[in-house]
Amino acid sequence: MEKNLKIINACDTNCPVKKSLDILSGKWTMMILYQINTRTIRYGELKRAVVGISEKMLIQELNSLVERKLVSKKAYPEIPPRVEYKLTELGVKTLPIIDQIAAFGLENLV
Amino acid sequence: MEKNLKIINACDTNCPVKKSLDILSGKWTMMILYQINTRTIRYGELKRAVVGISEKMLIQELNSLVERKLVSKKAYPEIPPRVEYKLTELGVKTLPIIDQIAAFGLENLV
DNA sequence: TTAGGTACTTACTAAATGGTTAGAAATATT
DNA sequence: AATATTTCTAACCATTTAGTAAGTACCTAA
Repeated sequence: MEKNLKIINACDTNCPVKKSLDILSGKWTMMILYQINTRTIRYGELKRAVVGISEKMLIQELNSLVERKLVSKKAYPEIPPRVEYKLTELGVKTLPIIDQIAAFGLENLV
Repeated sequence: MEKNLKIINACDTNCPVKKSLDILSGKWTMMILYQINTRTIRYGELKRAVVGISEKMLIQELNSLVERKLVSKKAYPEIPPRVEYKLTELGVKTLPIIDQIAAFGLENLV
């Protein structure tokens, strides 16, 4: 028995919680995933749904989410422009997390 | 039908996701909850378990978690000091969230 | 010709967060 | 007498993140 066997699941670089948070942290990230959810949604709708977010932050988050493969983006070559976002297969897998977070808020935070 | 009936669960101040994140966001918060989990743990153990955290951040987070009623603290009047932390009833209710986050990391992030 | 709609971009500023270092307190051990 | 132990505090600085405000592009309708 080594003395450090006590720490079985220490949070180092391999910690699954840390890895998930690398992707999911950020003031707006989970709220955006929550709003996209199972639907296809346009940029403007999302902007109205995520009350208080600035255009800069919304675009920045969306680009980042697309880069991280949680969200996919489809732009139609129209004027005025039309861009649709939806969750990827990987993004859909975050929904159980979001559901738990929403449930916790509903049940415990007034 | 009003035109804004479309936005049924908009993320404004009453959004349960937003409310939960107010409490749970922060670089170290969920990792600390993950490490405390169902056990009673001393400050020093926690420091070793959450690899990379500074003493300042750990104490700051713990104080904040105690204030938010997610963690309870018991200090023994001994020298050298001994302080134990564990999750409150409310804190335990965050574990399903943490479990989902850990599962997501394990299954999807290398 | 002017205004409106949609999806962005850019430059700048402000605020929140995190890190480093040093130290304090009280006792036991060397 | 000096050192170690354990938990925690304070001052200061650096970095990261978020917010503000303005502008761009292109076409349509008034």
